[in-house]
Amino acid sequence: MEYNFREIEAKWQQYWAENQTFKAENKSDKPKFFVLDMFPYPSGAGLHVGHPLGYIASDIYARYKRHKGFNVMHPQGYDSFGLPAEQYAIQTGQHPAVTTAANVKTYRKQLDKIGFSFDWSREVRTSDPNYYKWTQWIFIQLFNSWYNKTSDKAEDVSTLVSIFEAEGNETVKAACDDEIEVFSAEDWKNYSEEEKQNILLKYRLTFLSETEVNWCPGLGTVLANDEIVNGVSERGGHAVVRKKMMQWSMRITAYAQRLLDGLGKIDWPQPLKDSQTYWIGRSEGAMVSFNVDGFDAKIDVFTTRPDTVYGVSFMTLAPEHELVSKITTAEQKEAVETYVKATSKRSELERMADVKTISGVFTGAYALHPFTGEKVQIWIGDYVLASYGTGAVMAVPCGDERDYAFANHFGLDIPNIFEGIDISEEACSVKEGVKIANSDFLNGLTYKKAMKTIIYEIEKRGIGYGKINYRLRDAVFSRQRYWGEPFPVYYKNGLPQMIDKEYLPIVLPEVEKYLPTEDGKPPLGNATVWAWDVVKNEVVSNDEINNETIFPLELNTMPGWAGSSQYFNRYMDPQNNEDIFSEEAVNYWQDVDLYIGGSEHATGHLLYSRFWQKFMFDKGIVPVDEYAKKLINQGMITGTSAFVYRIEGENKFVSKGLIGDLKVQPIHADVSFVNGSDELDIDAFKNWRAEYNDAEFITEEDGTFKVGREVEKMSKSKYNVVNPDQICEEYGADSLRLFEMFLGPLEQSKPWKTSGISGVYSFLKKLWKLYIVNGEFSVTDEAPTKDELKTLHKTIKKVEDDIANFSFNTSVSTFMIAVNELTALKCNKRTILEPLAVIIEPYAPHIAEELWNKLGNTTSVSCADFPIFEPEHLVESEKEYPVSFNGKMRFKILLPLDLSKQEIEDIVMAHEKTAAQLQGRTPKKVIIVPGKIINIVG
RNA sequence: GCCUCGAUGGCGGAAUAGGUAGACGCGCUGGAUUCAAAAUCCAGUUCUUUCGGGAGUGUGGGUUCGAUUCCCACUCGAGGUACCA
Repeated sequence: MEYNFREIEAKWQQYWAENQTFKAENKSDKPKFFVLDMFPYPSGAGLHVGHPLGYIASDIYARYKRHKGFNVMHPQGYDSFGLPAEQYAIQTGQHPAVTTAANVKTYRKQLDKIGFSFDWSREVRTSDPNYYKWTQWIFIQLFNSWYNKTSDKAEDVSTLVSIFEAEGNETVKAACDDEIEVFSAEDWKNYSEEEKQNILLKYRLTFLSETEVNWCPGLGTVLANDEIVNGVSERGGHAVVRKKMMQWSMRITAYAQRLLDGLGKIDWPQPLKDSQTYWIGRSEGAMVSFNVDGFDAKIDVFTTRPDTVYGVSFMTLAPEHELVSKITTAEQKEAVETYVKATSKRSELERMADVKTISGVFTGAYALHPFTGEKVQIWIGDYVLASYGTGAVMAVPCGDERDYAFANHFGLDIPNIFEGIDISEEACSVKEGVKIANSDFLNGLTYKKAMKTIIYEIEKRGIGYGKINYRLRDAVFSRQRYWGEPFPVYYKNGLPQMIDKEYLPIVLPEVEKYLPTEDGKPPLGNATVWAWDVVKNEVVSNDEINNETIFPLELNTMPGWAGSSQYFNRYMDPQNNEDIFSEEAVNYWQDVDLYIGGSEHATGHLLYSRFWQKFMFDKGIVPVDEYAKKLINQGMITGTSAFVYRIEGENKFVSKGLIGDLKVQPIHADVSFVNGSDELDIDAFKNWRAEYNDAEFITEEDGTFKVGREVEKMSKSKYNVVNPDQICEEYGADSLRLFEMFLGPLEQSKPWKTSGISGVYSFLKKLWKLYIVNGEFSVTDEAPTKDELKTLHKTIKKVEDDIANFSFNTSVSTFMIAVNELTALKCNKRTILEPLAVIIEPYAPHIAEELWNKLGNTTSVSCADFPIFEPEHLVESEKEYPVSFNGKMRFKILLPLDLSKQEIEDIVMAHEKTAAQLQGRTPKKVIIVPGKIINIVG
């Protein structure tokens, strides 16, 4: 009876599907456990062996938790809106929904072959109207909310309106647009409805605002930063300019502090937390106002070092700063305008790449130092960014490297305000251990004291206030794309109106072309049926727009991260059509217990989803404000590319070992042509491409042809992609699962080399053989021996420890050791082999089901209890002590474990090998750690 | 530049409270079985050696009876980030 994985795996995959073995109920006496994977984008290329790595790990964990008595939810779905499908549509005219559906089908087939314990009844697809209905709904919730800094949470806009009606906006502390005019309750009452709506828009958590985008006139579209290479579009190399557009934004900045604080209570990888912390970029400092000499104007600056204010010798504004044109003197006008113009032409990327060049222009105007009253020059320089802080800095050249370089370059003053510090070569930017000098009342103070004192003074004199600033920007939420969620928004007199929940979803309209319109409108501008009828409450033809009852709908769509920001909660109750999920479901499942996915989402998906969760928490929709207790980043699996070497100028290939001094050109060969010994299947290579049909091959003496190997990213173009389907076909899903784990630690990146899989494959065959006697499946009911029990319990303990530490690679080794030992012991006993099948099940579920079934069980092994570890089986009476001399192990000695230190020392010192090692010397010291080691020093 | 992670045989990796470095697997070498091959099984496989031993976890220091493990400095590699006032 052979181990026939093809038959076994097909049989159990069918069984699981038919019996819905992994369907999780929303009610259970068991404790809940929610295991989540980052759902995939279904690309046309299908899965390669790198993709399932995290899914296998989470599946092992989910299956283990089921054995431990948990009600486990392990769902899967598709992040099915996205650019590739849209680009394919532009090129071929195929509707993205059609290609996406086909890709999803391929993915599902591939995933099914690997034997995951997914609860497919909970599948979600972000591009499914029944799903994005709720993405639209959350958008509306955000629109109807404002952030009250006093209660420190999001509240309904109605509470804001009540305040406006009672006392105007002066007392309101809100996260809102800058520069909102102060109005009284009386003013509010007198405002027109339109004026009121315009004001409210400045407070809403999602709002319209003018934002700068990378506009590419050549392509008629907006580009993401990573679509721009060297200042031109990646596709086609067209010019890109900065352009302001009215777009939806999300007020994530309102949550900056809470997003930061929340990191303290979740068990996520430190590097990931660090990058979110850095991204949020909290800095403490002060806002200080500088009056402009001779103008009724002031420059506000944010500074983290208000304690160095006496070191200010000039100011620098961003070239885009609104005051620039106002304060520039006639003499400087031309120079300033030229500089401003030159800057606007440089893309942000160019400005960033060019760190070395120092440039700037004097405006001719002066600011008045708020403490000394001295006149300081006002410059503009492109090292100051309009988008951070106030777009202006107070320059303290002695304390800031960039200010120092700028001052040096333009010959500006560099006053020293640090006690006993030499600043003739470089600025001094350290805070600790430096005392302030030449600064009036700050003299002699250290950083901390000076900060306190100066902020107190600044506030007392009314020239500013202490402030915490964040690097985090509000997130632009509009995309000029077709294949994304449409907004549930129409425009009345240019003001956005939300569509009522009962009429959702607003379904993506059909268009002729997926490109932007000729007049530069987003692709939805091509739709002819895209207007909202407020009487019929449905989408109607654009021809009917009368701006009285029928209005134009929003033409932008939502970004990729919209659909992924709440999908984990929707899994709890995915078919609910009345609510995003029932209260009952969310109160049962609460949050994600384990989330596995790639670290590339650190500051995108993983930050935005935390933001939405906090918002939903504020609104009482979800019970917890952090949705994932524990998160693990899986590492990348890289490919091991194969190279053949062609002699330059000839159609002749030379085996790697014979290259010598020959001038050769390395060429990627498909890794499927190469065996485990790095030998090329020459015929397969010849047949690969016509140009190689007649190629000559110089082989090694034994007739083999060796290739070179190199680790690179797995990619089609490098011909190193390995398809999991092929592996499942050749070795089976259980081998694939074991091998992916066996490669190395989950969180590290590691290279894939298919040849290694034979190790886990023969392990499975050996495991199978344990249950076979004389070619037939059979186990005995004999009592187990001490050694057999020891192997079993050692394995139980190690595997449980490994799973707790997400160290799945070492579990596989442990299984191998167990099977090797049981084979050597010729163990064929049910009491050992039955629990063994359960322990292996999370890793190799198909073979485990088959063995369990053949042992006479009628239910799935996935429901079986995990064997209980009994430590008494591991108790030892003897220990083979390593005897070290000066820390180096020299020989071993077998001793009973109950000996005292003195007894051990006496035996060891009397040993002949000890005498040989010491060669007559007297040991200075003998260290004995009972049960561990003996070390003789001397 | 900054932040983070990493570096152990020919290769992937193990050593989970500072205590036998190289578990387990691949590959390789030799042998058994076979007409032969596949498959399977057995033995060996860090380097070096005068076969006693000696050296050895990126480099250089330190702490310790003892360091892959802790501390300091550095080199190289991977990922992220970008003039953040």
